[in-house]
Amino acid sequence: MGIAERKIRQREEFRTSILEAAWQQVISDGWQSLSIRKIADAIEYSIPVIYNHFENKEAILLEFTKEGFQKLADTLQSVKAQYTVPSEQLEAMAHAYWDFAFDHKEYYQLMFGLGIPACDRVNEIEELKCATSIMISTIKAAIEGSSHPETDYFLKYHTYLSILHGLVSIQMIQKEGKPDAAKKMILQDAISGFIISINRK
Amino acid sequence: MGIAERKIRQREEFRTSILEAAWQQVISDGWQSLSIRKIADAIEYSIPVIYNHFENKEAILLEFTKEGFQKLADTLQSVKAQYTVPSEQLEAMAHAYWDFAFDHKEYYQLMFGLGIPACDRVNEIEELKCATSIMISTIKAAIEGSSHPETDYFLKYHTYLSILHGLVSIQMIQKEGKPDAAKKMILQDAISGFIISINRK
DNA sequence: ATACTTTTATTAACACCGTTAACAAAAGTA
DNA sequence: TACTTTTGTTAACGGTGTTAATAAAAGTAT
Repeated sequence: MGIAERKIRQREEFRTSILEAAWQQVISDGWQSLSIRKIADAIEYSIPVIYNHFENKEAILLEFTKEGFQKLADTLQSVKAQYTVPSEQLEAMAHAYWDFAFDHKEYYQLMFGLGIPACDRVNEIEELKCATSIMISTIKAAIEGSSHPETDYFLKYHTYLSILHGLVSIQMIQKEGKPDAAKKMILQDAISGFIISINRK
Repeated sequence: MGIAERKIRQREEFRTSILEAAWQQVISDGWQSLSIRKIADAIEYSIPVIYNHFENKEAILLEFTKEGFQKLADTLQSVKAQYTVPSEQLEAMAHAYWDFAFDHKEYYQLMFGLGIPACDRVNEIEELKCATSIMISTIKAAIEGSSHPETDYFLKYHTYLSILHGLVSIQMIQKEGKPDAAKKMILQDAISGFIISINRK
């Protein structure tokens, strides 16, 4: 009897219809405004049915997070396959990573826990400029004292800040509390490379 | 008459008592669970009084964000002052940045919009390992083909990913939509530096 | 076809949340 | 003392995630 199979199939269809409605929501209004109630409304069912398919709201978001990592992995894999020299692969993968992040912004934000509502106006914060100027002035000085004083200091500032922020936030996502001293070697490695890239081109 | 002065002073005290109660909340349960109602409960006043001092909840969080950037700026400034050579300053500031982030995790998360509740279990995601292994294998290959095959590939992987994530998330915080081609030069710069650091030590 | 069981869906509620209008009380001013 | 302004409260609106109790539908056995 195909009843059991049909039931499983229908369950699966229902599940994906929930995810589709949810994703529609995420795309149009961002993951912040995703709500179980709106999903229920979109699929024209009552609220509790959603809990027959997902333990809670977090489980739905987690589903997209997984999807995101899978998509990223696929992208990286296919880009990598187009080159043979490892350093070329790394470069191409870096660009692919960048493109993925901005072409699938919603995925990326979910994957890396980005985007507190309160902080979308971070650019307007005066205190930010204060911290920025300290870093920029130092980098400027470093460049002027190097063998390539024509280097774009603003570019180097962004690189510097990005390395720092990347190191910190990746570490913060992965671990609770302050990471051990060994982890700080990553910082040392990245910063050394950065400083070398300024001093000798 | 000192009445006006006292009123201003009392207003200011009230304001800081709100912020203190809020911060207590943030420290003990994270900024996600900060609520106007709990603040009101903590200061033993009714809910609407808070709106006499802050436009909304976001304004309270923004206050801490500003505080965070100010603290970071102060830290960087004082660390910078301890050195004279720019490259040494940059290195010391990098370590200070790292320490600040983990010593004031709540501030840092607010400042850079980190921490979606759904994504604290990102490590358990199987799909993540898939993407990870692709990057690691490439870096491994690059290292093996370099003049320093003994280099720690795991360290280099973290550096690689951190640079990428840092670039992306900083860019995402600052701008809407996909950044222009000029911004991608930052990526090119950082990745070139990274690859050079692998090829010749 | 009827009686029973299991699955599925619904209603209604609980306990929260941010925000605000209407109103009462206190404080300051004339 | 009478009036005005400031300050605080109650109660509500509309929203959230989640769940217990219950009704309806679907499948299974006799």
